[in-house]
Amino acid sequence: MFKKQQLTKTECSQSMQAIKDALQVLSGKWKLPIILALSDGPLRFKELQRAVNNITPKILSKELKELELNEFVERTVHATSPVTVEYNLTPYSGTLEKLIAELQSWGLQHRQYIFSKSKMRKAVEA
Amino acid sequence: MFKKQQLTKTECSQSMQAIKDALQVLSGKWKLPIILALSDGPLRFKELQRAVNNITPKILSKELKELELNEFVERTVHATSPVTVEYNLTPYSGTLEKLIAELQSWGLQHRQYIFSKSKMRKAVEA
DNA sequence: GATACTGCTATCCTTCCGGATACTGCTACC
DNA sequence: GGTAGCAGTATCCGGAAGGATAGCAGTATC
Repeated sequence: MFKKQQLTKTECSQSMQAIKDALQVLSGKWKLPIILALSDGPLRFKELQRAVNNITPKILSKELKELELNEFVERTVHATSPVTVEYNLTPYSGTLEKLIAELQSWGLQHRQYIFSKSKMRKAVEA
Repeated sequence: MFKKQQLTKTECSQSMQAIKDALQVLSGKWKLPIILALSDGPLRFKELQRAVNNITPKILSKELKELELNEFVERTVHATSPVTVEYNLTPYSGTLEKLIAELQSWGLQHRQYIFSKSKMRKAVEA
């Protein structure tokens, strides 16, 4: 495993960095829920707050800034009065789809694997 | 995005859970490095500690327990004196390979994407 | 004029992750 | 007997993530 290509130290730490980058953009309690909420269409700040289980505005604001930096969401200000702000997913956020699907399918099979193992163990103990 | 199949609330939260499961087994500062270190062959506790950038024994012990629970590593005690303990990857840990590859390639392209964006911005400003 | 809505920011507080340091019981070597 | 190695455990600590609460400027509503 992980040995198919012999990597130099530099290459190895670079690919470690890439993995950590990827994990980081999805980690935390809120990023996925926010992305999911926006996947049904654009939402305004308060709408988003309500959509995502009443996340506090401070956290939501912070998360949105990070998602903006990573170019997953776009912030557009409408000059209505009072101003309304809309958040929506960028096309680039679509590149996450394959990754998320992979995480999802692995997570699912893992849960089943661990579950069946623990059932086996209980059967043996009984 | 994420809309191809209409999901019920239950299905949706189940797949969220799967994604979170997957993220969790790889998150944290040490799990990947430990797996990588073990991918070259089994190691004993102290060897592992030295291999992974002098992780403290407490953390190493904790991480190993988690990896054991997830069936990624196997702990074997040899009845030498004093006892020696060997850790090695299970075959099951191989199922991570595809996921890790996906994370790695996405992370790499993302870094390049963000980098090229920021270069563009600087060019415009100049 | 009071209240309520908007999109936030500020302040304080708790909880958790990881780290430093020290220590255990055991054996082997000098 | 003293020192060093092994596989950990125990104790204390700092920083970051996240949460609760309050507040701001601006506008619309009653």
